[in-house]
Amino acid sequence: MNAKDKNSQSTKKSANNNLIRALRPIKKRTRDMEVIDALIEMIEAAGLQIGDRLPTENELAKKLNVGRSTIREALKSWQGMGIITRNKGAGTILAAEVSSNSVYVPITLKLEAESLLRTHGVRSVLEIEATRLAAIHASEKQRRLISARLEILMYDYELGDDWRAADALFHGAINQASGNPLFGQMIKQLHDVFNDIYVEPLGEARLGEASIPLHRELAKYVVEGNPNEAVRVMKEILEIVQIEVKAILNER
Amino acid sequence: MNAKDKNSQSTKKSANNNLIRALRPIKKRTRDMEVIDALIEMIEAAGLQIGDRLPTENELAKKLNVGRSTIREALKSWQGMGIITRNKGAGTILAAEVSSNSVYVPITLKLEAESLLRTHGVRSVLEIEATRLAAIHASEKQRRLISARLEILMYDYELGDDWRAADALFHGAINQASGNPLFGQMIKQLHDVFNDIYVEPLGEARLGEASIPLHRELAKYVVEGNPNEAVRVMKEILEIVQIEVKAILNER
DNA sequence: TATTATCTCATTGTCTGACAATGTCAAACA
DNA sequence: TGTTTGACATTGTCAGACAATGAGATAATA
Repeated sequence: MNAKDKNSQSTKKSANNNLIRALRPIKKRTRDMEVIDALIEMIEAAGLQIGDRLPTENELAKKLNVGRSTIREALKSWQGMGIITRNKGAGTILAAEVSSNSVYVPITLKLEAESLLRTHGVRSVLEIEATRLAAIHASEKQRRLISARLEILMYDYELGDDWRAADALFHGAINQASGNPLFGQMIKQLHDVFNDIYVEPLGEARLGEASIPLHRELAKYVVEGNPNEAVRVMKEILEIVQIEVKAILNER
Repeated sequence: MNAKDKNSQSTKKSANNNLIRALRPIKKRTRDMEVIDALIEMIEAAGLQIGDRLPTENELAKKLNVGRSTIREALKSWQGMGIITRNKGAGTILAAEVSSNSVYVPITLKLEAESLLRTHGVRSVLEIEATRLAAIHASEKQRRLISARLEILMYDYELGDDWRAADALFHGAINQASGNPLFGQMIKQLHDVFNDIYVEPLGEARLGEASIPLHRELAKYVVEGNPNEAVRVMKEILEIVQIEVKAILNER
């Protein structure tokens, strides 16, 4: 539909189209957008960090000279985007970094078995690339962090403890070492969604347990800067998880 | 911090930990979550499509027996996630598909020059993989769609018209043919963000114009099911864009 | 008749004030 | 010292009012 419109339009009046193209959409400014802007300014000025508490609704309303409901609606939209969490009786706390030039990308997924494989498919691609980049770009400090996190992971694993938190931290270190924070962000979100979908029908589980021993090898190649081998091992790890997921889906 | 907590906890009382692990987080149910659920149910039952209008706030409030402000806050969080758009005087319209088992993943990006390269980096990985999958899995119908979209794109391009909409549709067809809708979704979002960041300081522009002729080759390989060559061409296309972006960033 | 200006009305946006529900923290207590 | 209790602060919900705006109907005009 869009393409057709564009076509007929441009073939008819190409000169006019050039004028049109120069126009930029006018931003609609409602009251609570200004509230949001003021909040961002305040958060930046006060240097609030993730986990810090925001002023109460009444304080904000009084200070900004708007009704509390307006404040509430502005905060609600932030809540919808996952930027803040609010607790009755407690307060509102910052849950994500904000800055005057942040953009929020909402993605919707269906919560169903198929999505497990799909999120895993996308996550795999990102994680493989992040691993490759990490093996190339990791700084000395980052290499040490990866090694340290590996030891914690193996420690938990060999003791039979719950190694998932350590696993997340280990991979987080690798993704961070990729030099592009977007990889880490998106992978984390996909990972969370993956777990949400998984936990819902099946309860918690330790997916990919069989792949943990491979992590030692993965860390080794990343740290010594061998991207090809690192990617090979990472692919193996991801494949193990994929096979387990498929097996579980087939059981049902 | 998390890891340490887990560690000390589990080394101390591993048996207890097993009990803990069996617990599932209790869902907090606030009023407006129930409103959301009711809305989803209503939308599914009524078969509302994207672009359709929702009932008015007053109707919803009366029907669900809650205050209008509660409805408004629930809708506001949906608005924050991009599921609906609202217009004073007009009404509320559905802007994205909803279903009872959707999950919404918000990702935040910083709107700055560096982000251009970062979003492009992530998008490249996804787009390359989507191309590879499309070359392998595309159905006959999807191949025809890709060919058709290519013709529209080349038509616009050779006439000197604005080919960007056609370009988006062409790549959309490829991403859809990958068989994993998540690729298309994420690529589209990243693409939008990329444009937002780009347009903000520089006004509109046709990035990657030099890569358009390559698209004919890309379509050919995808349609004839040659993943390796398709990926090679796709990489070339993406590299052209990347070089242009870098050149623009250096100018400033 | 066709086009433009105006008006009305429905709908969302904002404000105020009130009460409910709940987490936090300090004081009282064992 | 550790536990329980209760006051208080904070978010959640409700109701009612008016403002601002967009859309469609109606009237005026060429």
